Amino acid sequence: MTYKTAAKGYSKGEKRIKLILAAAEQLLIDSGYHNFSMRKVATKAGVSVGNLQYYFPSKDKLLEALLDKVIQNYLDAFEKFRGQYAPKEQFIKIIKTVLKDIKTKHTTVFFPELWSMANHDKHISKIMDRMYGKYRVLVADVIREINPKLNECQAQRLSIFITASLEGHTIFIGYRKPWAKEAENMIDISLQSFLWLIEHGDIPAGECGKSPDTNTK
Amino acid sequence: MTYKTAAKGYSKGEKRIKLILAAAEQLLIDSGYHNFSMRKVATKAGVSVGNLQYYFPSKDKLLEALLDKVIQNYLDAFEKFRGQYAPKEQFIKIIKTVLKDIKTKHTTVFFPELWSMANHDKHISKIMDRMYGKYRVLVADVIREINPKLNECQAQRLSIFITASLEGHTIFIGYRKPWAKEAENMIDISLQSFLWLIEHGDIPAGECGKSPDTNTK
Amino acid sequence: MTYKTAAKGYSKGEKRIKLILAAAEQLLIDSGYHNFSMRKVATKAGVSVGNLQYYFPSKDKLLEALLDKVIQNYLDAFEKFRGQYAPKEQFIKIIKTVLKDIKTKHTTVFFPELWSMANHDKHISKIMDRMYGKYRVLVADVIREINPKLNECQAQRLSIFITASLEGHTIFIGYRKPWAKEAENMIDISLQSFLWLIEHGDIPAGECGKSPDTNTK
Amino acid sequence: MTYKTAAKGYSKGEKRIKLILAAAEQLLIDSGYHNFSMRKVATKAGVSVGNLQYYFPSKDKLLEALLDKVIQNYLDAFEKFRGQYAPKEQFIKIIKTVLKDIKTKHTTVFFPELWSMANHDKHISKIMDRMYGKYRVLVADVIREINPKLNECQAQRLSIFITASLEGHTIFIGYRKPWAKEAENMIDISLQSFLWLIEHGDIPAGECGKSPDTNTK
DNA sequence: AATGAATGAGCGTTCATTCAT
DNA sequence: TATGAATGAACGCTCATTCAT
Repeated sequence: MTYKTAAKGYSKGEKRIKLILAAAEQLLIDSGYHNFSMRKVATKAGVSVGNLQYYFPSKDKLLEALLDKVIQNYLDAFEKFRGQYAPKEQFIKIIKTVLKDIKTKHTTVFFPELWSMANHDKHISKIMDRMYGKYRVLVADVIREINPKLNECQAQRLSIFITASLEGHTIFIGYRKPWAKEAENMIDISLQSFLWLIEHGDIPAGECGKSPDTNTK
Repeated sequence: MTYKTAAKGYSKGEKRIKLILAAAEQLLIDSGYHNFSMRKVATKAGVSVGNLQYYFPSKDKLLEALLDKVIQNYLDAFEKFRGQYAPKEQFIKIIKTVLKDIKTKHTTVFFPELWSMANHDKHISKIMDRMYGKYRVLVADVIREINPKLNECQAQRLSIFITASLEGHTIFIGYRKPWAKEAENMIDISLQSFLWLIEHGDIPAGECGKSPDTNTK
Repeated sequence: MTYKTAAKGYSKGEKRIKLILAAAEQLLIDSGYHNFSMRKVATKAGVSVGNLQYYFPSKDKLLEALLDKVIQNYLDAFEKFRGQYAPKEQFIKIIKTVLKDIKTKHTTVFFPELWSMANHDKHISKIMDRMYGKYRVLVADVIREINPKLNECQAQRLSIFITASLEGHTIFIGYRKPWAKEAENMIDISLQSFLWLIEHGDIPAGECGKSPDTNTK
Repeated sequence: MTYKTAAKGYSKGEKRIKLILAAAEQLLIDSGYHNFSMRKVATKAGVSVGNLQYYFPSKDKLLEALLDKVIQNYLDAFEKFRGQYAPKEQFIKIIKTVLKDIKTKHTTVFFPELWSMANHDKHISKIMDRMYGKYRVLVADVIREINPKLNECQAQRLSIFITASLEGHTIFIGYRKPWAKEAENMIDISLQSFLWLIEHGDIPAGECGKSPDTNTK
């Protein structure tokens, strides 16, 4: 636990924490990390700076809690896909959901902030990678269900390619991005591409393994 | 020209401009826009703050000049691909080059900064879109040379998908990213995917057109 | 209330506000608005710049609070003249008091600062005009008591002439001004002039009305 | 000679000096001394800062030259009144001219700047007093021509009162001031007041003499 | 648990001035 | 003469953080 938590039940403290995190999230999305300050969060939350710092003793701690919360939301969304439908339908549903989510202001703005912060902060880099790890495993699982001939490493490689491709669309078809109108067509093309790869692609099968952690703060 | 240029006979000024831009670039890459300040640029360049502001009268102007310069380098690199080889080979060369470039520290860090800044600054958004526009047209041209049956809109759609997919890899196989070792495999998978789409994909053919400019500062 | 006020139970804050305003007033009188800076006020008050800006979040707000305070002092002084003596004696007392006040360093320096600031700042212009308005009405009231045959507009006109004449002496008989020694004689001449005008002058009687507000920032 | 002068005839240098002084005057009137900077003068004059500083090596020198020039214009205007008409008409003409001049933007703004600067700068105080000295002597001369029974000191005292009264009107009936519409009535009242004082006033006749110079920088 | 108060550092920017060319 | 180049100080302001209450 890296930041203050209140006793169980919806105590006053927990409400404040939620209030603060909501304000912080709004500010981050609206103005970017570059304009993210304790004062602005406090003002937006209608709380004094002193009180904000009682719950989140430093800016880093607040940011960390915020990212944890936001990322957890995405992870929860991933979980909902598990085992609901036939593998192929499930896969299609994931792709469609992700590409549609990308179009929301929240996602369009949040992820580039996350990516840039991760490049300069080891801790953020770690929680980001953890999130993408779970996401990737989910996709890899579905892939192997669609085509059980693929070994684990092949599925993982496909999963990396697929998730990377999807993330990349953020900057082209996201909220107020120049090709936002092409989102449906991108779903179409993506699905063709990904399903063909899964079913007929010649995926490298050699051993796989994550790189050692080499990031520095 | 949006920033001071040296008068002729005063080559000292031109040198300083280069010196400053190099320091600024270094700082942006090393520390992110969040830590990008006039003072730090001046210190890194070994120049007084006053002198820095003599050449770049505002932080915005400096940033603009820096992005112009960096982006121009990428545009110049794109140009070198034009018409050098047979279409398919050219395409392969582009994909390989881009995915290898992504692995450099410079590219891995610069683009996420650009993406996040573009979400909060209309002007940056514009120069970014202009850059990607030229990139996309280049790729679309090669695509139509590979498969002349595709109409302009189909080529454009494929180009959007391909460039988006490539950009997305930045955060997974880039410099010190967890899957950096998988870069070669991603080249392999990407090429299979993209070439199959170009040659056998069922690409939506309806009319296309860029979204109106809806970004706000 | 345009600037921070101390919450109850925190009288420390009120003391600081007074301390700061006193330092600010001193600085304005000693050095002029031209040399009036937040840093200098903070230093003079023995307070950190950050703390000064905690109470007065901008230079404008500080200046406004300062002018409000100083002007209020003059307004309070005006009020003390009301109805204390017979009209003519009251008038004589006002003229004498004003012309003597003009000789203090504070008044000699403050008003020219105010006049010049008012020419470049609409807000200052407004609070200055409001002050002179009350002053003028006070004088006009006494004038009509001395000579009830004068209508309201005639009294107002006399009041404008008289108050203007008095203010003008600031630059000639004020603190360290070349004719400071002539102050008593100026009181003598002023009284003769003003009383003759009130009692025997042929004052234009046509309708009167303040000009519309045409000042611009 | 306190600032660079060029060889006689309208050499390039003299033109530049005039150009610079005109720009400086405009800036002072439009923005006040508070916003008066070498850079802004240079920009307004279309001249480099370096060149501006060649002609006026410091801000003080420029300001001094500017005040000298502007004040000289007023002195020249005073001279034109001398001996043109019968004494009383001459006096009336002076009052009318001064009160009308007060209504121009230039005069309304310039003099309060001058008064406030004079309070903080001994040198400015001196040149201002010199100007008012000549003005006062002119008025005193006319007064004695109207009523030769007055001795020199009485005329001087009247002159102080009259000139002070006129100057005071700047802040009430000047350019964009609230009582600008009452200017004609103020001329009427002033003339009655002043002429009655000259012809029938009981003016203190004791010895007179300017105060010693006590101003400090 | 919550706020007011206070600090000190850093920010982008403007400026008067100096100097080489 | 005239400009470009460069400095260092000061400006108003925002900020993360600390502390007393």
